[in-house]
Amino acid sequence: MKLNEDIILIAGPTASGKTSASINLAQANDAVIINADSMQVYEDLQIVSARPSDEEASQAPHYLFGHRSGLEAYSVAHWLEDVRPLYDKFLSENRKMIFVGGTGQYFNVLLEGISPMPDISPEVRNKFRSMENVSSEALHEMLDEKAANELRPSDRQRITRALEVFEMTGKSIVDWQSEKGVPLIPAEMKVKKFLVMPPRATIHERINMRFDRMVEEGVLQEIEALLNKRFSKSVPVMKAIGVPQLAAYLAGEMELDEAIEKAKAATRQYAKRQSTWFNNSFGEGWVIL
RNA sequence: GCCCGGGUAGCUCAGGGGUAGAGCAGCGGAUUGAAAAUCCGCGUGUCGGUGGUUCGAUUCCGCCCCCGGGCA
Repeated sequence: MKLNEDIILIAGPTASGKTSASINLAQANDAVIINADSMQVYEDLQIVSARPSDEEASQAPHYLFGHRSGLEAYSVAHWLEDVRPLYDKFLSENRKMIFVGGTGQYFNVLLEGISPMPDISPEVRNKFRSMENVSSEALHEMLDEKAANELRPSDRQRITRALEVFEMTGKSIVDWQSEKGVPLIPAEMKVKKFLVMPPRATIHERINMRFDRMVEEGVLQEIEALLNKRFSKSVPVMKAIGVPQLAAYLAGEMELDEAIEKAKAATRQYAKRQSTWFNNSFGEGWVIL
């Protein structure tokens, strides 16, 4: 399919067929493919994150796939920093770009931007993240009033973030967030937006089959290699779907069949959360495939 | 063939004369620097079938079917 737009977005839940769609479109439009998936950026996760294989990646130029070590905690802001120079470069070269992935938040920053916020020093960041023995309710008590009103006492991750922002800046995260960000892709830019959204039952089937294939393709060796790097278990790669389950098997805590079933279930649940995000925020202007 | 045990939600099972409940799975929602994370909400059911007792049966009784185990 030949497209007029310079920017093409392909979003959709996991196992919906985004990868092959992106390659087909890239070939037909002489475009480059840029990753918009939060886990496929990590070099340590090739098979388990369903990152395009080397064979697939050779069929069109791919960017931001497996370019980061799992040692560092990546984030949407880092991703935006990685995207910006590519975006400027290809735009000036008149090269079409295809952003493909399943992370709704990443598409949001492309189209709406993110509120500017200062970096958090490692000391401050570590201060709250290391409070593992403090209950999330107790952490919630430590919040500034505005943040406390916005966040549930059980939402530990957002509470921790709000605490570190306030500690670092003396200003509530709510105030920071009220300042709108600048979209990377300006509103006047012509953008083709595709939402790949097969029926749920089809996705479930594909998820189950794909995970079995991952096992055949050596995902266990990949996880073993990852475990040997001894990253902190709080780092994002260690929480990628499939990693905790297969790690439990490798540690002898679980049968392989059980680990596989749990990983498949976690993937299905993830696909449901993605679908919720896409169905409810990606309505206007998106073409559903 | 006979004797036990069991048939309750998609799965594993609890319950018990007033049309049922847990875990997991599933479904719905939120989402501003960890987002494949984190958080919130929702039982979705001919209680194997069929007669009977009863005001009322998923529960008690009879028969039948199915699944385990035992004796033959």
